[in-house]
Amino acid sequence: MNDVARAVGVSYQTVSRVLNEPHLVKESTREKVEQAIRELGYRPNSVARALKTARTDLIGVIAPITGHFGPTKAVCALERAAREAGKAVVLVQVDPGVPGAPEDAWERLLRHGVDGAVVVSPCLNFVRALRPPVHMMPIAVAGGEGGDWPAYATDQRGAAYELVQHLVSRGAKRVAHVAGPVGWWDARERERGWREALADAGLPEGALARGDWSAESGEESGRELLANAEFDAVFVANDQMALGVIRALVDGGKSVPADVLVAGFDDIPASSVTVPRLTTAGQNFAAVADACIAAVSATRALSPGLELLPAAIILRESSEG
Amino acid sequence: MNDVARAVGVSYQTVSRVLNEPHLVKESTREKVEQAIRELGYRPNSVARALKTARTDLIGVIAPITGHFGPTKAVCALERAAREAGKAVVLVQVDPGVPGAPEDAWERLLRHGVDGAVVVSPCLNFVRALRPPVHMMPIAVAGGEGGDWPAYATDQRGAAYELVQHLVSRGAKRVAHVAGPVGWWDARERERGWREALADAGLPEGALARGDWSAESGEESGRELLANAEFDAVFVANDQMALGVIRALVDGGKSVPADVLVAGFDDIPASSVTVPRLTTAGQNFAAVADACIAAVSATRALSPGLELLPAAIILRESSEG
DNA sequence: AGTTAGAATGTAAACGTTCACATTCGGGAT
DNA sequence: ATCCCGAATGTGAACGTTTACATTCTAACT
Repeated sequence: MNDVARAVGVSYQTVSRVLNEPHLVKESTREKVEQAIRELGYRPNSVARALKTARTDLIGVIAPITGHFGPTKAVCALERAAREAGKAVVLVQVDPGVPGAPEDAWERLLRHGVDGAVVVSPCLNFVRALRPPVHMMPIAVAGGEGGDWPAYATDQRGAAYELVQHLVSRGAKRVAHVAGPVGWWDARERERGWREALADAGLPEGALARGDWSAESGEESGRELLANAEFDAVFVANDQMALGVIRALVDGGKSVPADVLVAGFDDIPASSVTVPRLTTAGQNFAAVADACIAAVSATRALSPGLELLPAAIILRESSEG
Repeated sequence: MNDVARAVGVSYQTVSRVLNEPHLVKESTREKVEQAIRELGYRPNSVARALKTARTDLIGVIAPITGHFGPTKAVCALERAAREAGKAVVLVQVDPGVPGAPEDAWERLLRHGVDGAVVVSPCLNFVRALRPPVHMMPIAVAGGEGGDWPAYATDQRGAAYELVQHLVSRGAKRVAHVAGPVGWWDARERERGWREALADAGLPEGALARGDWSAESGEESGRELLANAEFDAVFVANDQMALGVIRALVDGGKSVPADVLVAGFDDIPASSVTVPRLTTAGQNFAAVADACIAAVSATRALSPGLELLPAAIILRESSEG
């Protein structure tokens, strides 16, 4: 910065002003300074700026290391939203199973001086486990309940409700469910939507199996249902498991959708071309991300509470019985 | 830091030493200082440290915003590798189609003072388009050719070769290919592997269709092949397109694998349960990420060149004709 | 006891900005 | 001509560390 100042013959402060408050500096001076900046290839050192202003324009993103569709998409969406807000994203993945890992994640973010953090929290107790140093920075939660912080998520219960309602409208009388693992917000909400839709439709409770989100666990759950239950439709908590269920049904001599209707959740890229094409729901990651970034960029802390954003229902062959 | 020093009755410098060169400070003093650090909840300010040392322990990751399986997995793997190396990752996604976006991405990373950068480069000219300020920091390339920088990638050509060889060993005489889009390194390598395997097996060139990695484009390509070519096997450049191809084949009255053998690439989570289960190859993202992080952490610049890491061949029903 | 090497600790300056305040410069009103 | 005000620019200090060097202490050697 001093080099630029010297080249033009002004003080370093004038250069600083050209960068931060251009309207305060005379036009002729400003142009000369800008010219010198270009010629000398000067780049403001944002580390030094951060030291003085205590703002880094960095936003921390803490995500579970699961590698599942939802969290991954959420991270990508958050990066885009942050970029559009002029911030950069520091990504820290956490294995919720490793003791101390959540604390370590916060530690890293705090040390790098992030201005705020977004927690991608598909696990129910993930936020709590993170035990963040209270109110040291603005925090928002994406895709789950937020405890003491503002949270934004897709209305998965509502989408599940609609999907089950759709299955029923296509003639299903006994709708089974393959749920996600206990302790996941997504799993619980989708399961609730299923229960509520059945109850509201005056249908009896359906059979329940539980997987771990993986395609293999879906296949396993499908076999389990076939062995133990009567059903003419299955609502599966995600697409990968849904494909596993379909596989089990086909192996069991059932045809989808002729004998059993199936609906999944997530709209993974493959689900539009599988045999059969999969009825599912797509989350609005972009809207969730925008809301989270806005929340952590806000000057004053936002009040806690969960705001739900609508999902997109996608009807395809697997439920067109 | 001063607070801690005052609490213990030493100078700030001693506190600094406890943190950076503990062996230089007497054990009794060190313990008292560490105690005070804990009690006061002191956290070293890495921004200030970065200002003085010109090292931020931040590594930039530039990835295309495509949302495809490969780049996404690569980013997750890079974060893990960086974390294990004591660094944090600043993620910047780039839309290669937007003019100026690559420059903007570099600009962001430079301003935040990252110590190095890894470019996830599945597009052939992505690295070149980035036009990085030459040698301003160590750079490595993940999943593609690196131009002037060290690059690490899965041996996709080799894996494709093996997959096609496998199809031939199962009796295929005419192996078609659905390739990825022009300009992608992955697409080119997989296509080359296919060509070379056919040539080495003494078989004629196969029919070629080209998709855009999406499942829908795979279905489209499958129909195209059915209409215009004779074949008894298809090697598809990724799993999503492979599922699309299978869909088209089934709709066209062909059975997989009875009439046509199919192999994909990527081992997406669903491919283990689809009907039929998909033969495919899995990339070694972890190894690529480790190599890249090691390269940008190295003190002296590594020589350019592409190092290939082996893929895992996964044989399943779709090729078991 | 005096000297000295080494260990342990302390002090001053610097990293590249921004903030708060001080100064200078023009020009219009008195 | 004098005064004063706003616009434009300059100066000093500070942000929280680390680096380089200076000092003090300890204990072992002559």
